[in-house]
Amino acid sequence: MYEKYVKILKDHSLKITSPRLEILKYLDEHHTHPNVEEIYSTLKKKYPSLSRTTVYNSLEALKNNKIVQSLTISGSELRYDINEGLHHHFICTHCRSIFDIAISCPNMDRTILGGHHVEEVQGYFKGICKNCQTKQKARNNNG
Amino acid sequence: MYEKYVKILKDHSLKITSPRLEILKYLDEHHTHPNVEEIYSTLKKKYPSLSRTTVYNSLEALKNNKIVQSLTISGSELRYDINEGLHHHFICTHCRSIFDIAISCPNMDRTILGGHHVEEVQGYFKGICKNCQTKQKARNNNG
DNA sequence: GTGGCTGCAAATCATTTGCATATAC
DNA sequence: GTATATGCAAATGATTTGCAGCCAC
Repeated sequence: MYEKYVKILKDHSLKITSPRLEILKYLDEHHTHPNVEEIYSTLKKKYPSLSRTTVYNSLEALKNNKIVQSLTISGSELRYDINEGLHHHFICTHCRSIFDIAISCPNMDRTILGGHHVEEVQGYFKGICKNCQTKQKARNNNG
Repeated sequence: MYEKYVKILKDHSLKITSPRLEILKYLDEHHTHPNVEEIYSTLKKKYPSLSRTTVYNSLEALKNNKIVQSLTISGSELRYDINEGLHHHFICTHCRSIFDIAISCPNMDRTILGGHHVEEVQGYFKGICKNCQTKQKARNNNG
């Protein structure tokens, strides 16, 4: 059950600890771009001794090893995502949900831009998501 | 001297106040993507009664009117930029400077992506800037 | 056995809120 | 005159820090 996550940690020479396994599993199973609070409060139920500090520390270690990435798209807090190939993100300014955006942009893939050496790229899109648009239309039709 | 900024505020039906004029002028004259603290501490010298809250409030008003945009690229705090045509941003993970990136990406200009309605796009690039690379090389040659 | 990790409490930093006063229109 | 903006102090929220004890290797 945890072999997959043990392997990922081993491959990066990270020590195998329960918090790291649980957090990695959580991010692998929930592609909802959770923040620290969501990860912490969910895992705390299964694993009552878990501390918020450890969630921060573990995410930091995973991030330094490029296993996860952090997103600043929400503005107020960091959100986390398993690092599975380059994709961009859309945030709904109404419901705050974050969606993966699978478009590519050749101009953005360059490793040199204006003389600067690029190591990471993040495309952030903001607007109203599909779901909220549908709800809005339904409300308008009923009102 | 301030006519330009008075006009911008008037055009958006915003009240003409000293903090707003000063902040707008500052952002227009300093394309350094400053954070609230930089704007506040600089303007406080000329204008000692200025409060941090007013800087926050004024930036919020300017942002709601699309006169400025806020960037989350630095992670820990918001940075501000006069809204002059779509461009992207590069942050140096070494010196934390932010640079404008003038590339365009046709795929990113769509107003509909995955069914979502896009109102704003921001491309963030991270890496080592030109200046820091030069310094690094100089250090290596001397060491 | 030991260095790194965990978990607690306290500290810090950016931002927001409540409210009284001041000012643009 | 009135609605809105300013500015202060206190509150909040996310994250970081210091440190003691624990555990993976």
